[in-house]
Amino acid sequence: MVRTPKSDKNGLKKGTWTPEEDRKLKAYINRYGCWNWRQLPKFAGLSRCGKSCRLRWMNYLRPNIKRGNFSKEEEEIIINLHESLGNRWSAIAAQLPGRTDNDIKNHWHSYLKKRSSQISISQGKKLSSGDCSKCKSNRQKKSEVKNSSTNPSTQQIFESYQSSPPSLSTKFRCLAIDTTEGNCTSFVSPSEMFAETSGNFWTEPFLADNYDATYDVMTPLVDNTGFLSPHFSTINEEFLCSYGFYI
DNA sequence: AATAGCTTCAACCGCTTGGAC
DNA sequence: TGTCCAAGCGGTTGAAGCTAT
Repeated sequence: MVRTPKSDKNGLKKGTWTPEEDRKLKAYINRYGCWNWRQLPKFAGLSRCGKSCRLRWMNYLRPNIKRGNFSKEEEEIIINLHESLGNRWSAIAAQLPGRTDNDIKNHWHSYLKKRSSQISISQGKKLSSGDCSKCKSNRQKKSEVKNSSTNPSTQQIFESYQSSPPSLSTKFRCLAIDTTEGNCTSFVSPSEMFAETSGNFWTEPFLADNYDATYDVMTPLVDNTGFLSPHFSTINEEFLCSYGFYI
């Protein structure tokens, strides 16, 4: 049920994740957070594209991921939400803590779709909004759903869906993981923290922190866990914590 | 026991969105 | 206003596992 490992033209690994890769990614994110998916694999010592790392984290490694069979209640929720939201898997997943959009999507296509259509046939229903959704562009669907205030249940779902914290700039977003609670929290990024004190945080990595004046050499960029440290990792722990970073 | 067809699900791909410049 | 880029999303694919014959 997995893809055979292979590499793309850039030498980036594709296919199944090995336990070792999982361990590296998990340990790195627990330590430094997801400060930039594209850069992250390089620092974590992974030959993967950032997209692949993000997907692996979101769908498999993230804390509190619920695995295994869906309960009857969960299936009912999915069917009901699919009726009102269509194939908006991430919105549906937001109502099912611990379940990923990929998980729900797979479960829908392998089981619930049939069950849902059987119910529709037995109830003499027309095609659900989800079935019709292929006729419309995503943008259309989103604006329609946003504007739909006639259906109370749908509105309620969207109020909840949209009540997530306002996102920071994607460029400056930093995600840290509370390993005790398994929560993901957005924080102000290191680049914002140091905007006033140094030059370009991202384009001048390591220079200050890894320069060892005693020996006039650059110290290794690998920390004691074997990771390539991002610039901010070597900064005083207390200082980072005061900005909300988890160490 | 062999194998063809089906199911499941991890992972990839391409498109969209939204913020920065 | 337009362009670029990172992140997010949904559709699709590939291959192992399962089941029927």
